[in-house]
Amino acid sequence: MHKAQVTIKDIARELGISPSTVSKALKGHPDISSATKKAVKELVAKWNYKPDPIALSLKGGQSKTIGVIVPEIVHYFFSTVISGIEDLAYDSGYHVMFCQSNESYEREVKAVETLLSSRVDGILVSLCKVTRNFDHFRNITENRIPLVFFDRICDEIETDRVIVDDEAGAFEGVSHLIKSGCREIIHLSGPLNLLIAKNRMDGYVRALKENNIPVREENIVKCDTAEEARSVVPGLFDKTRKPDGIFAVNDLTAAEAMKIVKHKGYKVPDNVSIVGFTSGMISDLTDPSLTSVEQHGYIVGKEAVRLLINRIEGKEDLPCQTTIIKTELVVKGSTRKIG
Amino acid sequence: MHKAQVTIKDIARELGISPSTVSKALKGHPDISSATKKAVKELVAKWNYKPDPIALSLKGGQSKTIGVIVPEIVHYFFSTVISGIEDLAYDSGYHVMFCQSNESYEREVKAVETLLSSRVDGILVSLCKVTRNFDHFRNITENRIPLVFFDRICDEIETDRVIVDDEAGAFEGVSHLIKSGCREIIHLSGPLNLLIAKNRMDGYVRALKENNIPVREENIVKCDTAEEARSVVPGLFDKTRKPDGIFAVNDLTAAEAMKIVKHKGYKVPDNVSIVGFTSGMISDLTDPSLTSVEQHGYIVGKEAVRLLINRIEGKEDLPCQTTIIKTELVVKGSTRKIG
DNA sequence: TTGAAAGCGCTAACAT
DNA sequence: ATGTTAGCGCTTTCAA
Repeated sequence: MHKAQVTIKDIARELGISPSTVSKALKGHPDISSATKKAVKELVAKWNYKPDPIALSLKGGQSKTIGVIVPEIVHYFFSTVISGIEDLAYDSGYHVMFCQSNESYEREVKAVETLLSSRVDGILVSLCKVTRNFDHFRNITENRIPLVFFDRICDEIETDRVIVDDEAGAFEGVSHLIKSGCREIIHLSGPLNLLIAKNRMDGYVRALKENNIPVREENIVKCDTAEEARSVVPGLFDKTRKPDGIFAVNDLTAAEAMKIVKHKGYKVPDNVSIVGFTSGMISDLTDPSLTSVEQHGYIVGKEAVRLLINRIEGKEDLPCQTTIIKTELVVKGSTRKIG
Repeated sequence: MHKAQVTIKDIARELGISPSTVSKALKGHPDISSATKKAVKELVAKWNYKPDPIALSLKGGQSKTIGVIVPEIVHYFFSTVISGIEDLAYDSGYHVMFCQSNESYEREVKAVETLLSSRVDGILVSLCKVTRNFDHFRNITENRIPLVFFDRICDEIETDRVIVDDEAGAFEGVSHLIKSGCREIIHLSGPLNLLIAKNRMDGYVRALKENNIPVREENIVKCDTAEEARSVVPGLFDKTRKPDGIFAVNDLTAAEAMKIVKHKGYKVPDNVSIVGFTSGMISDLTDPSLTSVEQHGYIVGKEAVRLLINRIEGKEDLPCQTTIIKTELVVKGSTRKIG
C-alpha cells in the first residue's frame, strides 16, 4: 500500500528501457535519441520523479550539506546571518544543518562531533564566548573538511574568515558620540578573548585618542549582558566624573543601560547619549530608539557560505582569505543631533 | 593524499576478516566470537571509525532527517521552538533541516518542495500569515510523509498538532487587566485567518463578557506589527472613550504601542496598562517591562518533535492528536499591582 | 563462527 | 542509440 517514491527503475520499466538510459536521458547526454529523451521527460513529469539525494550523495561522496555552529539563534545578529547562509546555500544546492553551542564549550565540541559524523562537506563556525581551546576545530581541518569562521573567529587556526569591521564600526560610533559633545564615555565591553570584543574596544580607544580625550581604565567595563548591566551600570554614575556617553558592545546591553540611566533621572540623549552595536530589532524598541552600528549579518552569512563552497568545490588550494564586511552607523534617537 | 573517512572495509582488510563480520561485530551480533568483537572495537576506536549516515540512509530507506518550516527565525518565540526541536531531534538521532517562509506563500510552497525532494522523514510546520491554500501540505500527506503543525496550525488537514492555549492565555491576560481596574481595553489583533489570532481574540472577548464589560467592535483592531502600531495606535486615543488597557497579539506590537502611549503623555501602567503575548526578550527591554503571556516555545518544539517521531517510527496508524501547551501570565511592570 | 552475495538508487565506463 | 556492469558504504539473508 505504501506508495514509495518513484525511482529511475520505475521509469525504465514503464518505458521498457534500461535505468542507465533513463539516467542519461535526464542529463541530456548526446548519445540518447531525442525521442527517448522526450518520452522519459514526460513520464518523469507525470510521475513527479525526483532523484534521491541520498543515493546521489553516496555515489558522489558528498553530502551536499553544510554544517553551521552558532552561539545562540535568539540573537538578532545570528538569526540574520543564518538567513543569509540559508538563502545562498539552498540556491547553491546545499542543505544546512544548524547547531547551537549556547555559549557552552562542551556543546560546541559536541556540535563539531555531530557535524563530522554527519559527513557534512564543510563547516561554518562562530565561536562561543568561553572557548579557549581549539582542538576540536583542528580535528575538522585534519579531516580535510573545509572550515570558515565568521564574526567570532579563531586566529589560531589558518582558515578563511568573514569578519565585520568591528574596529572601524566602534570608531565611528564613538566618534559620533564625541562629535555630539560627549567627553566622558563609558565602554561596556565584551570578554577580551573574543577578537570582536577586543577590536571594538580598540576602536573606542582610537576614537578617544584621535580626539585628544584621555583614555581612562575605569571607563572600560566588562559588561555584555542585560544582567551584568543591572549590576554594573548603576555604580558608574556614583563617581565624581559623571559619564555623558555610553558605547556598548551590543544592543541588548545598551538597551538595559538606557533603562537604568533613565531611572537614575538622566535624560537620553540630552544628559547621556548611548550607542549600541548590531542595530537589530532592539534598536527600534528602546525609547528613544537606539543609535547603533549595523553589522549586516545577512551579508556576513552569504559571504561565509560563498567562501566555504568555493573551498569545497575548489580544485586547488588557494591561500586562505579574510573578508571584511563594512559596518554602518545607524543614527537614531539615543544620540544628540550634530551641528 | 586525501585521507578519506575510514570505512568498514578498511577495518575488515586490516583485521583480515570480511566487512560483514565487522558489521555484525559492531552491533554485538551473537554469532561473532568475543575475540573478534574485541579486535574490531579496538581498531574502530583507534581509527575513529564512524558509520556513514548516508550509506545507512540509503540502506534503511530513511534519511533520519526532520524538515521544519517556520515563518521567521528572528522572532523570539520561533527561535525558542527551534531550540526545542533541535535538542530533542538530535537526542533522538535525527537531523534537522530548517526553512524560513518569511511570511511568503511562495516561499512556503518552495520550502515544502525542498524538503520533499530532500527525502526528509517528517515535516514540522508553522504556517505563514498569508497562507490560505493548503495543497502543498496535502502533497506531503499524500506522499505518506508524517506532518505535524505547531502554533500556527491548519485545521483543514487532519494531522497531529501542537498548540498553545491561546484562548486561555488571552483570557488570563485580559482578566488581569480587568482586575487591575481597566475597563476600556483595546485588542490589537492578528489576521483572523490564523487560528492563534482568532483564539486570542476569543479569549479577550470571553474575559470581557465574564466581567460584564461590553465588547465593542471598534476596540478590536487588526494590528500585529510595530509598523502597523505606528499608524493605528495614535488614533485610538483621539476618541472620546480613552482606552485604559491594551492587549496585543504579540510583544513587538505591545512594545511599540507602549512607546506611542508614553509619547502621547500617558503613564504606563497608571493611565494605560499593557499586556503582550510571548514574553520573550522584548518584555524585559520595554520601560516599564512588559506583562505578557508566556508561550513556552521550547516545550512546543520538543512536543512537536515527539509527536512527529512517534508517527515516523510508529508501527500502526494511531488517531491524530492535538497537544495543548499551557500558557502562563508573567506579570511585570506594564500593568498595575492588584489588590 | 565467519564469509559471500545481493541490494538500497544512481551513475559512468565499458560493452553491444 | 541503448544496455550491462560495477560500485559508492552498509546490512542482511543465506551458505559454508
